[in-house]
Amino acid sequence: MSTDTRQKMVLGAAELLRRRGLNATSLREVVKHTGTPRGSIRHHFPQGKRQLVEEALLLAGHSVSAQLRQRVQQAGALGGLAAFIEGWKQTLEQSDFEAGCPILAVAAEQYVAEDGYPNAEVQDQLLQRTAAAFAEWQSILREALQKEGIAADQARPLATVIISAVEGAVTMCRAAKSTAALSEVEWVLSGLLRTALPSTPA
Amino acid sequence: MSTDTRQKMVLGAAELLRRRGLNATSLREVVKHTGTPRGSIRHHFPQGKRQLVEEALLLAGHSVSAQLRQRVQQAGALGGLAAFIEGWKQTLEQSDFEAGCPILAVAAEQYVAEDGYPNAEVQDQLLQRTAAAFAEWQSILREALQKEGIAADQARPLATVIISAVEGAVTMCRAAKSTAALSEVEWVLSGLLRTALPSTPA
DNA sequence: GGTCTAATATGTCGCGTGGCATAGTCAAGT
DNA sequence: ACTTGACTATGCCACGCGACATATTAGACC
Repeated sequence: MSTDTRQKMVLGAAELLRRRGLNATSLREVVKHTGTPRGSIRHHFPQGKRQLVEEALLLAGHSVSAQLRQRVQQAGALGGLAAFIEGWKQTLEQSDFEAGCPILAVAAEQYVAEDGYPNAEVQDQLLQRTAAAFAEWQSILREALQKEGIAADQARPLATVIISAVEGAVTMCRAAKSTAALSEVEWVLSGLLRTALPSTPA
Repeated sequence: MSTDTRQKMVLGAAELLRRRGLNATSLREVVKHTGTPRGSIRHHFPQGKRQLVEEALLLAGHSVSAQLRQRVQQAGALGGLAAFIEGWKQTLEQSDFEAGCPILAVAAEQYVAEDGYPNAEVQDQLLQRTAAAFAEWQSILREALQKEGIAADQARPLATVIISAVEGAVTMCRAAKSTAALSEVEWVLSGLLRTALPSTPA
C-alpha cells in the first residue's frame, strides 16, 4: 500500500526524463525500470503518456520548489541559491552525469505522438507545465530577494538570471561530465547577490 | 553545384534539432523538409544519423562562434553579449518560439539507436561535440573579458555565467513563448559586466 | 458464497524508425 | 562507344512505439 504502483510510475518517468529526455522515454521502459505492471498504465493514466509525463513534471517541479522554499526560509536568498546548486550537483554526480533536469529536457524538445508526428496540443500543455515550474522557482527566489530589501524591479531579473544560469549550467555540466560550470556560476552569482543586498548579516 | 545536397541536409538537420530535439529528428523528416533525396543519405553520411547530427552541431556551433567573434572584435565583451542575446531572440521570434538551441537540445537528451536502446558510444561523441561548442563560445567571451582588463580567475567564471544564463533563458523563453527572460538576463548581465570592467568607454 | 470493482496480464494493431541492399541514372574521361 | 564512379531511387528488414481490447485476478463489502 505504502508506495503504490502509480507513484512508482511517476517517479520512474521523472527519472527517465532526466536521463533520456521526452521522446526517448517510453512507457515500456518506465514499467521495466520500475518493476510495475504494464497493464496498469492505462488504468492509472487514462490519457496515456501525456498524463504520465505531466505528473512527472509536476512532481519534479514541486520537489525542487519545496527544497528551495525551505532553504530560503532558513538561510535567505543566498542559502537558496547554494541549496539549488548543491542539489543539482548531487543529481549529476550520483548519476555519473547521466541525469539532468527533467523540466528543461522537456522544454527543449518537441512531443512526437505515436504516429510519429508532432502533436501541437500535447506540446503546448507540456510546455506550459515546464514554464509553470520555472515560474514557481523564480517566484520563490524573487520573493526572498524582495524580502531582503531588493527593489521589485531588480528582484525579478535577478531571480530569472539565477534560474537561467543554473539550468543552463546543469546541462553544460552534463555535457562536459564535470561540475565546474556550476561552481563558477555559484561563485559569480553569490558575489552578485552579496553586492546587491543592502546589508549582509555578519 | 552551389548549394549541394549534402549541405542542405546538414542545414535541415540543424533546423530540426532546434525545433524537435535529437530523438524526434528523423532522417526521413530531414529529407522531406529539405527536398533532398533519401537515397543520398547513405552516400553523403556513411555513418548514418550520428554523422549527420555531428555535422549539424558543428555547423550550428561555429555559426554562433563566428558571429560572436565578430561582434566582440567590433564592440567588445558587452557587444558580444548583446549580439549573442539578440541572435537568440531572433531565432525564437522568427520561429514563433518553436526553435531553440540545437546544441543544448542534444546535450539535454540521450541518443537512442535504431534498436530502441541507448548507445553509449554515440552518446559520448555527441556530448563531446556539444561540450566543445559551449567551450568555444566561452573561450571567445573569456578572452574578450581578459583583453578588457578583467583578471583571468574572474573572466572564466563570468564567461561561464553568460553562456549558461543565455542558454537557460533561451529554453525558458521557448517554454513561456516570450522573450522576457532573455531581456532580463541581458539587463542583469550587462550591468554585471559594466561594474566588473575597470573603465567603460564613453 | 456472491457481487462488484479496482488492478493487472497479455496480445494485437498500425505506424515510423535507421540501416541496408540493389538497381538505376548521368556526366565526365578515355 | 565504353567504362568509371559519383549520385540517386526504391524497397525491405527487424525493431520499438503508444494505444487499445480482452481476459483474468484480487480484495472489499454485503
